[in-house]
Amino acid sequence: MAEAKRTPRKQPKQQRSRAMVEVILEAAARILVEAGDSLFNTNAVAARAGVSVGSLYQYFPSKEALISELSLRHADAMNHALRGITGDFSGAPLPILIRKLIDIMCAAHAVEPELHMALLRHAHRNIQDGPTAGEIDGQQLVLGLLQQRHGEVTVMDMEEAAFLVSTMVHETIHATVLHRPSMLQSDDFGDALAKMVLAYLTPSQPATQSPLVIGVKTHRMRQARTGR
Amino acid sequence: MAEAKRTPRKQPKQQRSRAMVEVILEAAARILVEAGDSLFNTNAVAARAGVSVGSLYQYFPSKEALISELSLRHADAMNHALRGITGDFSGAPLPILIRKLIDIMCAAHAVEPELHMALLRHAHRNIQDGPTAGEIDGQQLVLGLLQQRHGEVTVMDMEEAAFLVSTMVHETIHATVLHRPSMLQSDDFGDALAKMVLAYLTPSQPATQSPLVIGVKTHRMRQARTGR
DNA sequence: TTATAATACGAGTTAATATTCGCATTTAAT
DNA sequence: ATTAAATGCGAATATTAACTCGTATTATAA
Repeated sequence: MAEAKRTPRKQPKQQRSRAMVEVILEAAARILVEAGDSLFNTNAVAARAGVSVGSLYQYFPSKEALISELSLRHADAMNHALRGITGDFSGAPLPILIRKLIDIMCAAHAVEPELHMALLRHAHRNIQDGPTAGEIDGQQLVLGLLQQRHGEVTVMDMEEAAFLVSTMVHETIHATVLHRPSMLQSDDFGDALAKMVLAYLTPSQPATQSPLVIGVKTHRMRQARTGR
Repeated sequence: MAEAKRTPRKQPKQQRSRAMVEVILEAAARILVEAGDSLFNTNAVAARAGVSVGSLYQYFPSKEALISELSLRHADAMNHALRGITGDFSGAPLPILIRKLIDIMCAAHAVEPELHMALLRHAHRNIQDGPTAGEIDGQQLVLGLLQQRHGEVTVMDMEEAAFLVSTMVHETIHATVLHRPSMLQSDDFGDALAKMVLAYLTPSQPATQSPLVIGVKTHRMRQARTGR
């Protein structure tokens, strides 16, 4: 463990080096999934990528940088999907929208759960430096949503509510990925989460004034299999 | 990082060594809190405890063992408190009991949050070997509770429900300790959790179990784009 | 073509730190 | 008092792996 860790590193300019960066990230992910944290080190990643350690250090200042980049890409993909949904379902009733968002999150976490677990472990290691950009982004998304629907949600502090809802859903999904991966597939799981979120956000007694949605009899939406 | 790690170590027989074990654990906790993970190593712990590394290794086979022991004691204390409450409130209405249990958990996590954070980080590192004894114990407790109150809870799989509730509450509290420690104190936080748990466990519409299940008006949903 | 910048290499250096082991000291039993 | 077991010590050792640097190769520009 020498010193240094100069954060700014060279940016790949030529096609050759850009490709190498991809190969390196791919190798890093594969090692995390197949070999586990203990075998995850820069030398191993370089070897697995069929590249020299020196080359790796041209573009990644430390091994943490590899994890960061992988996490960033993951979070970006997911937030992008969520924003897509909020757009597509902007006119839908709140319960439907929430259920759909949760569905997307479950699906996103069901893909490559092993990699997800590994990234999670490393993320937790660096918790001291606050929530990640991805997490903040996710909470912002929820906050915007609550503000849009302020007529339907009965909550004092929206910012706090955004944190709570987003944290609750995300962390519960994470723990489930880790300990009960199979549950993630079941609709019951998403239903349960949605029920809880709704109960928190909306009045306990839906007030009989609204003749629509009372007991949504398991309106099963066939979820498009989002496998890779 | 030599080899070995023979898990079984000597048990302290004499008073002297039992005291030393305590001093070592205390030092370990203090280092985790004050110095952080990076300074947490067996040599530092021994030094801080005013003890030799060799002595430390007499009773702890590895540095992980220190963390494990600290975590175990923490979990035990908490589960003990929870069991106490379930006893004291065995006659109380479910909502009251749940609210009280959540209160206890929040309070337990509000004590020494720094240490809690550190233990959490290390726990997440070792997730690969399943849930801890303490977590399992907590879920058992919830399961027992659900079975006792089976008349009040409307849930299909009780074992699954115990996992979900216990995980949801615990993980949400954990994340809140890490990112919004102050929220942990507010009643609103506990209220929110309790509301969610109750919504999941009990019928949505307490009174009107009327057969009027109005189909949600068919809602057009566009295909979700999931890949990136 | 040739100059020069970019890229790639990987053995070697260096730091950290987990763990051991032979010896010294204390306690408890007879 | 004698002895054996338990306890304690910490310098020395071993291992791991992060990171560098001098050199070689390849791409681009002139």
